[in-house]
Amino acid sequence: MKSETRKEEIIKTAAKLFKEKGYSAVTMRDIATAMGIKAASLYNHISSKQEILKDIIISLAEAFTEGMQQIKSSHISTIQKVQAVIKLHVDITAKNTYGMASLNNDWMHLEDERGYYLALRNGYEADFRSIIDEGMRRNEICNGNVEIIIFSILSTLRSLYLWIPKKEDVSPQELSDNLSSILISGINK
Amino acid sequence: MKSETRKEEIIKTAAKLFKEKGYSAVTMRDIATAMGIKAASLYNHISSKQEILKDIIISLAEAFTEGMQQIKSSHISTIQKVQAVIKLHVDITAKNTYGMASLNNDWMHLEDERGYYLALRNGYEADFRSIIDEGMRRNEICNGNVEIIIFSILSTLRSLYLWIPKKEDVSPQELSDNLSSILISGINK
DNA sequence: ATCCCAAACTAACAGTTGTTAGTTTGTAGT
DNA sequence: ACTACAAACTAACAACTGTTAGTTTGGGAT
Repeated sequence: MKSETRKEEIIKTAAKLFKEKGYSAVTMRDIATAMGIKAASLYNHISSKQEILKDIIISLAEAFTEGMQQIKSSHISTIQKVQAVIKLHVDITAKNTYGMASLNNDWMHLEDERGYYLALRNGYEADFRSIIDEGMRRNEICNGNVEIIIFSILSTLRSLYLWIPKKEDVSPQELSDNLSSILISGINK
Repeated sequence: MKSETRKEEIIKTAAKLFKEKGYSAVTMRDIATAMGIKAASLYNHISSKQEILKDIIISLAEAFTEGMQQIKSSHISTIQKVQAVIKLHVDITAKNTYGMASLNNDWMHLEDERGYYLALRNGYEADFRSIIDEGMRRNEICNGNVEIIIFSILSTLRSLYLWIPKKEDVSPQELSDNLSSILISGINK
């Protein structure tokens, strides 16, 4: 294959801008200027603005789905599975905080792949739910409102892309451990 | 005063569209069409697209700031203060899920008032932090990582605008109680 | 030296954007 | 019947949008 480097640079630059202003507010001229070239030159490497968004979002969504499959099929306790999900989010997000902004905020601007993205997302949430469900059945975790538990944990994990860049001194491992502690045990004495 | 009704209708309609696609992707023609009129007619009631965004965001940000002042000055335990903050978010969000989307996702598109918004937001976060700090000093809550605790709770509360519309059968009181339980005690057995 | 080709460029397009100016409409109060 | 006015309209604008076509550039392999 040829050098994909330039295309990856464009996607990386675009992701950075998408995080700051959102997909719709970023123009091809914005992306080009940030790279020190003209907008038309971008089309030597990518086919459309839409393709940039697709590349950012779908690769991340698939990474989450793969990670979840791994966790689902492993024979560990519910608490350990929840910890693994937390670590999955921390690790993926730490590697690509810019892209995670698009995944969270710009997926609705996907054209051809919106359905595919939503299928991945729904599958992921269903898998996470079945982990929590099973934990309650086996009496491994408290018997609270499943929907609210899932919402609470996933909300925190989905916001990591905003928090991690502000605290670069915290290692992923340390962050995962701290998060697990708070999400699992709360802030009670 | 004259009938502000029409202006409020525009803002409400706009907020709904802003939630679906974001401020930048919504055009004045989109808003007008949703109201069954032409784009130019909107300007009989509002002065600019920017003013719509400002009206949505600033009123909400000020409501949060006022609520926090109330909580700060009340003489209750740390746990009760955290519960009050949770209730504040649930109540404001339940009344205006559309506007909360703009508050969370479109504040960076504020022009003149971005600084004012950020000041309100930073003040709010500082106040919440001082509640948690004091709770730890007084040994009312666990001695974990303050930053991560704040991040975790606020992430969940800021995502409420996505969750509440999907579960309209849950009353604000019930939601507040359930959330308090999970955020304070975790999911442990 | 010549060729090749990735990667930049200029120029232009058709459509969309927020917004303004000026005009018409319908209704409520006199 | 007349007036006043809120609130809609049509028409147009200048700027900006994503994208295409065709051209130039400069360095590596032959």
